Amino acid sequence: MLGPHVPELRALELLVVVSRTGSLGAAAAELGITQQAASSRVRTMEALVGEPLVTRSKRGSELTPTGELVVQWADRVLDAAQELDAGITALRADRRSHLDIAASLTIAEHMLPGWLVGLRTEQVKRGQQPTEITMTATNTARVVEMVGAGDVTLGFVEGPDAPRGLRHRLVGTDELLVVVGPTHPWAQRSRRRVSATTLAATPLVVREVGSGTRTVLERALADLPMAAPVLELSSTASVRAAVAAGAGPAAVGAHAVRDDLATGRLVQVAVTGLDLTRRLHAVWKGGPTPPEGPARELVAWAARRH
Amino acid sequence: MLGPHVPELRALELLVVVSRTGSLGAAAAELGITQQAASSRVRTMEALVGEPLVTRSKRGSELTPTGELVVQWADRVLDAAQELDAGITALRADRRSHLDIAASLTIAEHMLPGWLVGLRTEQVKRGQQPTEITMTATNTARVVEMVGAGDVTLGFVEGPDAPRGLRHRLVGTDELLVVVGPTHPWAQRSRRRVSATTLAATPLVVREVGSGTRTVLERALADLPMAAPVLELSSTASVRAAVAAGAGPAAVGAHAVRDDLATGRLVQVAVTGLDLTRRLHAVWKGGPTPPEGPARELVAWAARRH
DNA sequence: GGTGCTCACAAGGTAGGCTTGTGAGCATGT
DNA sequence: ACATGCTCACAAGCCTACCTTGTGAGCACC
Repeated sequence: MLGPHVPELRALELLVVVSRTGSLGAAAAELGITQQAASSRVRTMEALVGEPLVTRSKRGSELTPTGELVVQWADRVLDAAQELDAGITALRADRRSHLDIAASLTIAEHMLPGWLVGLRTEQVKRGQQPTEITMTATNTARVVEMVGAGDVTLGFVEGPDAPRGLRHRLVGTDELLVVVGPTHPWAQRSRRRVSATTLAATPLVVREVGSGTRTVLERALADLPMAAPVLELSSTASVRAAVAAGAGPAAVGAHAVRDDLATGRLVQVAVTGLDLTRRLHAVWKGGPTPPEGPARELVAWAARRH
Repeated sequence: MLGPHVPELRALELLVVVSRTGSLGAAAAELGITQQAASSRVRTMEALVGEPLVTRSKRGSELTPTGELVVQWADRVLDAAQELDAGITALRADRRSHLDIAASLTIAEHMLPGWLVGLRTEQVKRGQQPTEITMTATNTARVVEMVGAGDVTLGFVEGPDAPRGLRHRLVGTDELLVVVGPTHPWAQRSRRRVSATTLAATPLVVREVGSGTRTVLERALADLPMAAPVLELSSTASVRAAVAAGAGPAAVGAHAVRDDLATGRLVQVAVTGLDLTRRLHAVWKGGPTPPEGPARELVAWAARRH
């Protein structure tokens, strides 16, 4: 739960823009509000944090060290918010938009927003008008159907089954990794390998019912007798923290724990007889490459990441 | 810049809690507002997104597929917001708090919030009262001074100079990597190595003046004639996108591009004759281990990540 | 000394978000 | 059959945060 001292997104954005422009007025203009509004808003932020964030002078405003600090933290929040924005924008794009895509849930959840932000950034950098993209998130079968029927120009699906009649290109992989804390018995070098049966019989740290990760895991272990979870948490961050602290093994999306694995905070355990990997493909109808224009650019952008 | 359809942090948090509890009323209670307020807030979020996010029934509310999607995206935003919260909380902690620490800017910016969240999560999980932590962010010399004088119990500084008279422990490394897009000449396997002089003479993609990354880079190249930047951007995400698109080389914090390097979206280039690595140490006065209690726990937590 | 930039203060309007009060639908248990 | 307790929705009213417009003052440059 969020504390009472965290400014809202718009306020954070304002602070970041002030940091970049070096002036309250300029930042206000950029965000389409008046200088007074910006001034007041920064003031209430300072009340929240309890320290001055900007030093005001008669020829501009500079951030205080505290302000710089907050901006750095806010940057990360806004990066994530930008992906959220891209996702929402794609969901609500007017039907006069220029590119219709459909994506499976996993891709829509974890990969697409980043790609959309990337594509948009690239287009803006080239001086182009950003493409309006309409996204439909549904299951893989339905995505293939929609692409086949021409309802959408482009689809993103989970493999490994190559959809018949459609062209495709690999754009990434999605993998659940089984991880444990460094102090867990499974983390011993000699036995970083367990069977699917053992995994299923072990009480795990899991996400709540209904989460994508949980669903994938349960589907993969569906045939085996499963132990009750040791801990059920509501965010990936909590799961990572609990596992690192030794609560038990968990299956987590690979992208979410790359850092933890690199730093040794978490240790990956191979599971024999269990495939938690899925290949992610872009699919389209017609020629050997996606239709020219934004569709092709988006696929190229996505593929570049594998 | 953020679009007009992005809900504020509190609204996102509400949606996530609704997702977890399965009820508007329960979520409202957890956040300390009335059921009616929660209902109204979710309603305005739905207006923002343009689609229903929850299906209301007389015995609970479930998320629609769209709602699930938004929750996944919101999770990431809230993860970052939680680190911001930890940082702000440490900045404004009352002086009756239990642990005083000081940290260099780099550490305060990039590492500490995560550690604080981790420590807090661990304490909550153990049923302990979370430690109130007061943080001072300043330069390395001053941190050492404050630890020596007993102003703070614990310090975090950038090496490699081992501070005299103080005990220390390695808690991580901070490194600027020079990266290029996969199509850049430097990305050729044969020549993923350039000299510091060459780097300095090459127009780079950089962060704005005053950013930490920019400062480190300029200090490291201070003795060499530097070319003007090819592009100056205000967020790490923009820099990554521009470099990936081929705009030119950039120096970026290692933690920020780990994913990109793993996926091949960016390629690392070694720079000879230039050290952009710094070792990060926890420092304290007295015994061979940090003072018992939260200080020791925090160091242990941080050290676990290297 | 004018011009243009900076920010701050003040007054007034709007609206979003909150609360309280009320009611209706559904499930369960007496 | 009916009460209880859960769910959510609607309505009225309040409050506060935020916005705008208008004004003024300090600093720099021409």
